[in-house]
Amino acid sequence: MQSNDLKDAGLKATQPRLKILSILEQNRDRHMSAEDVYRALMDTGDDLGLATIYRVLTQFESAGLVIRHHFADGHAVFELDSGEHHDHIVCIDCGKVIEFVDNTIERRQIRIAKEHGFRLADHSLVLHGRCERKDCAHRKR
Amino acid sequence: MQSNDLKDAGLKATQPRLKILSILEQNRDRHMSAEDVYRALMDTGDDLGLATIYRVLTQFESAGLVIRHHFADGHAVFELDSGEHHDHIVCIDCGKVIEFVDNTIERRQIRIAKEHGFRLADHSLVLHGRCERKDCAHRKR
DNA sequence: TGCCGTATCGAGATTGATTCTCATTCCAAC
DNA sequence: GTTGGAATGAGAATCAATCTCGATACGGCA
Repeated sequence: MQSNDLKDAGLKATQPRLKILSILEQNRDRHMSAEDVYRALMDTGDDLGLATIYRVLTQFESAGLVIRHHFADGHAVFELDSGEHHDHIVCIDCGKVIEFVDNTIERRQIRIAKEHGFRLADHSLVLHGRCERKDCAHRKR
Repeated sequence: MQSNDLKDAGLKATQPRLKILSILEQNRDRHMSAEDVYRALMDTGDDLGLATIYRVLTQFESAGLVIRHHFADGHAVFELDSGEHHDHIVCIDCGKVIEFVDNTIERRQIRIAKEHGFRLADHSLVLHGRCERKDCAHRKR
């Protein structure tokens, strides 16, 4: 019962919030924009207001349930927070997302920041490429 | 004479374009939004339309003169393209930007992409932290 | 189980960044 | 200098995201 996830986060377990959470869980292998969530809900016949999607996603972010990213096009996308830091590989054709952690890279980042006199607060590393799906891997453009 | 930079890029050497280019050259140590460029030009008494700034920056991007980034807040900022790939450290307080290249990280990225079946097309790595300036390094929030 | 106060929702207005439109102006080749 | 096509500027339009506010649903309590 995921309503407990919401209560633990200090949020009432309302229908809209449960539905949005459910959509995010069904799409763990990609990151969704507010619009994406909106359309996914339309498709299942759940007619939430777009304002609610934005509001709820922001609440989820504050509550630590989801993480907000800004990938290359500058628009916000969201993913459920697994609790562990990770970086991303995103397929530029199909949008598939893979998460990874590389300790060598993590260590180098801290070191590089220090060498330049910075105290590291956060970082974002996104690799863009084409995944092995036939439609993506063989595409020209 | 920088007007040759423009001609080489296939763009007419007009006053607005020369002025925008000049502002970018005077601010190589930071990345500027269209608004930033607009205000910088106001300050020097050059009154260009905001639409022109946006249009010209996009042209510069297509011509390979500048690179467009979307840092954490999702808004576009621009930097002159030095021709060499590099990653960034950005001060979250003062906005100062430092560029760096780390071959260890570069190699790991290629390898990680391959391990996951991706053909790497591009990547972006941004470290966020506080620089050594007194105002930044000692700030609480 | 039914009621109440408050948190939440939804629709539409609003904002802020960016892009588009189109009449006017500028550039560069003749 | 003239001229045609490219570039500019002002304001309208668009798009993502946020805000407002009256209507509604949640959950503690009788």
